[in-house]
Amino acid sequence: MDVYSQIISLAKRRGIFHPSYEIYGGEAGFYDYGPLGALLRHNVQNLWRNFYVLGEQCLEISTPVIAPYEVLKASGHVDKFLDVVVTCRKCRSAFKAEELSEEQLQALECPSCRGPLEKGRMNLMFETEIGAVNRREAFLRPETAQGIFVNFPLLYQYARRKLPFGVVQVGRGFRNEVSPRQGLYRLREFSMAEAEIFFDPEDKTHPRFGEVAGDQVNVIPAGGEELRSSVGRLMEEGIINNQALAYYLALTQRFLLAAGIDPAKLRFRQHQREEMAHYARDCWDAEIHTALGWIECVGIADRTAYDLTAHMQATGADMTAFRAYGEPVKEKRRRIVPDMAKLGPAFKDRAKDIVEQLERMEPPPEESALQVTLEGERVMLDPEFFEVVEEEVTVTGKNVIPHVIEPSYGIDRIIYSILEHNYVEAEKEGERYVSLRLPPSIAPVTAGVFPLVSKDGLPQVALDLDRHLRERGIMTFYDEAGSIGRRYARMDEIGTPFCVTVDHTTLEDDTVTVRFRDTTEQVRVPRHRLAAWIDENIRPQ
RNA sequence: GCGGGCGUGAUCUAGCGGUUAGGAUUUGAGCCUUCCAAGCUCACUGCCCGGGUUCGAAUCCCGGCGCCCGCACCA
Repeated sequence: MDVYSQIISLAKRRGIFHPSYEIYGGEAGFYDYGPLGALLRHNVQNLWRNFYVLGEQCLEISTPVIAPYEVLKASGHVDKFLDVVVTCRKCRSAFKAEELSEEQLQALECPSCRGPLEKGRMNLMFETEIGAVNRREAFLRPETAQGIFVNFPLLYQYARRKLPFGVVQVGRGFRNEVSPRQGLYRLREFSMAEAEIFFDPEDKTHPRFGEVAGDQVNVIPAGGEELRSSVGRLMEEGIINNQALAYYLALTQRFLLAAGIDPAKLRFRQHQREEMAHYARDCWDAEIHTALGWIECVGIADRTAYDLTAHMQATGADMTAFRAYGEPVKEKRRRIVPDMAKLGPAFKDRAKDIVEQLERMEPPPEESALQVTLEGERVMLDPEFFEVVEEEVTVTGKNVIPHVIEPSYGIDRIIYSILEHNYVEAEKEGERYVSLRLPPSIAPVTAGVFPLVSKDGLPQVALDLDRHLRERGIMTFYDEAGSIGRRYARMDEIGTPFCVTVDHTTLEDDTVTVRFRDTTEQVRVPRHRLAAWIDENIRPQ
């Protein structure tokens, strides 16, 4: 059996993940996480939070999965988040538009039977409705990002009106894929962790870039060959467009390596212009090599001001940030000042309309008549009704729509990759022996706790110890069934890094053995020190 | 969606028109057991769903659902 099948089989057998609704025949594109999988995913997401919320000081929020029509209309998803599907009316073959050549599309002729082709589009969003009586159209969100963008004004305020700042959300996204496949790779409901970092559009530098500049990464620039270099160098050579993108490339690599991804099987590929999502100007994917080939697990996109501008236009909400100049600047300004004493008597109730129009106009270079529109009629307004004044104002800064750098992580794909990269098969007395060499911090169970034999009072001591560890926040698994070797094997297969055994020596000197998953080595640790010892050994070295 | 392959206990599989669907692993109970899947006894769990052909279907045919491979795409 190939690695992929081994993992799928192991995942199902040991409660990591399996297809949803199986007793009803299954539903493609949906997967359940079992007891161990839920723990594993929790740990992976927590590790991610360690990077983004603790490390980067991003603000974590949580917004609804259901979004009203207008939100996703404004964001462009209603119109652009489509797959163009071409079907033949005669032989009923269906193609994605990208598969066909220009000529075939022009001719609208089926490549297999020459029948007439029909162009159709399919939106990838799940539709739903809000309300019982007045049903309003809505969608399940295709990304968590929009929930962050629509909250920008409040978040900007919360971040004390300073750029850059980041906001993250960990949650579910939904895409009604045409053809879900390959287990956790393409799901219709999936877990994502997204960060939206708001930068001044003219300053995409990162204050801590220096810390990562030396990190070596594998990259494939658009239209170029794969190469390995430091992110600092890639920046200097212009291969990566700005520091912010480069920084998050490096940070993403650090996160993935901490999660147990094999560095040799990780690369960053820049999107070609035509494969970019509708909202992105530049995008780098972190791709991980697995039995399924290179799979995209993280997208790091420069969304520019696209989303904030869209929501600002749709709602009129202020999505700008204030950029203070170093020194206040004195600016000369010319302004039209209406003369109300004359406008009022002359135009009566239409005077207000004229004033509003004048406010939006460019001041004329000299005293001359201005054209206004009154009830659909063009009227020339003599210079006597207004004055053009020149004034000096002090400008302390200006309002800009921030640019967004978005690292977006597909948690399920990453979890599959972690399992595959840490799956180790060995021979043990002619039998296949499986270990998952997960980093201790993400392993679903941290410590197995066993009595060496189930007599002589050892189980009671071990049970007490198990309880003690759990009270200290350590996920344990107590087991007294079968030989000690079998119990170690059970723990190795689910990636438990440490096994603690209570033996007869424990009764004499109050120490226990701790056995390491990857080396099977053992050390004796005083029982009262054990929780602290485990905490210290969980940390990545 | 298209083409090809495949659906048998939790997992891996035998069975290819004819008794009560067999094995291995796992799991549970018990015996045994002083550190790496030891042994023994017992036990639980299965032919993806629906229709058809047939005296008789896990097996042949049709449809659905699911999985895998290829074509292709946003995490």
